[in-house]
Amino acid sequence: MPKQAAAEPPELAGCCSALTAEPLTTDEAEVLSQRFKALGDPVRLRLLSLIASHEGGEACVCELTTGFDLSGPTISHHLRVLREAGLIDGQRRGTWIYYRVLPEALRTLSQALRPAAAMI
Amino acid sequence: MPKQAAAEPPELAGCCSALTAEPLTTDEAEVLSQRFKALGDPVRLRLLSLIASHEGGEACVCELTTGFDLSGPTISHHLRVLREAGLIDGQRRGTWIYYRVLPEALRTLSQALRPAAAMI
DNA sequence: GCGCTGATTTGAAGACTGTCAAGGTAGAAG
DNA sequence: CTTCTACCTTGACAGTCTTCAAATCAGCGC
Repeated sequence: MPKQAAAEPPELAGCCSALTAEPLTTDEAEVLSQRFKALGDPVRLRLLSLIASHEGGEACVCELTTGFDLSGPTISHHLRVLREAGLIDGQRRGTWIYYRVLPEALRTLSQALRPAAAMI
Repeated sequence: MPKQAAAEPPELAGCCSALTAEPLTTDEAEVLSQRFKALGDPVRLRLLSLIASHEGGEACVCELTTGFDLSGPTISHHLRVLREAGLIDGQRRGTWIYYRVLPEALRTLSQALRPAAAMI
């Protein structure tokens, strides 16, 4: 795993309630918006999608850099943002570092956006 | 409805597939990331939550500005970002402007983040 | 018409973000 | 130990975003 000083995945505040059911608290909004912000870049979304849909649920960085017209450091930067948002996790195996998505985090976001039953 | 030049809600590219099932195309990532970026700010998330959870499914701007330590123009700016992302819609009734969420847009995002069945 | 209230637009300042080149680390192989 | 590959970090720059004050627009009532 990369060295990387701080960057614990943030707590899942109020994990299961929908955004649409009742107003978010300031703290909940802070945590959720940090994750949505991480998804708010097309490169990061594609990276996440590539990792999630890759065979075995994980992908090596070398498999991610191809397919982007971006430098290695830039891909590395985006992976770090996804990691610090608690959306993915990296593991070193030999020379390569493999990333996988943390499904629980995706589920939390998906749930938060689920429209309230009364609204449909 | 506010004047506002361009800003049609963007097309729902590939509306129902999950991010985790197969890699996003560049275009899909562009559309989705624009919406996630709009959610990537705690103020906007709270605004969306306030509107969605408000009685009747809609809220007047005057009801939104209270509860934030922000100027009117700033709230207006965030509402515009949400509107241009296709997440909310505004309607003028007399002196007041009422905003409501577009549930379809939320559903699209929620679906995109739904973890693949095989992953759980 | 004039003024008042609610909401947006404009313009500007400061903070933040995406990107790359250059340099640094970690493990494997000679 | 030296070198090579894979990946990360640092430093810097251009572009974008958040915020506010000031000005503007839209409707209502006098």
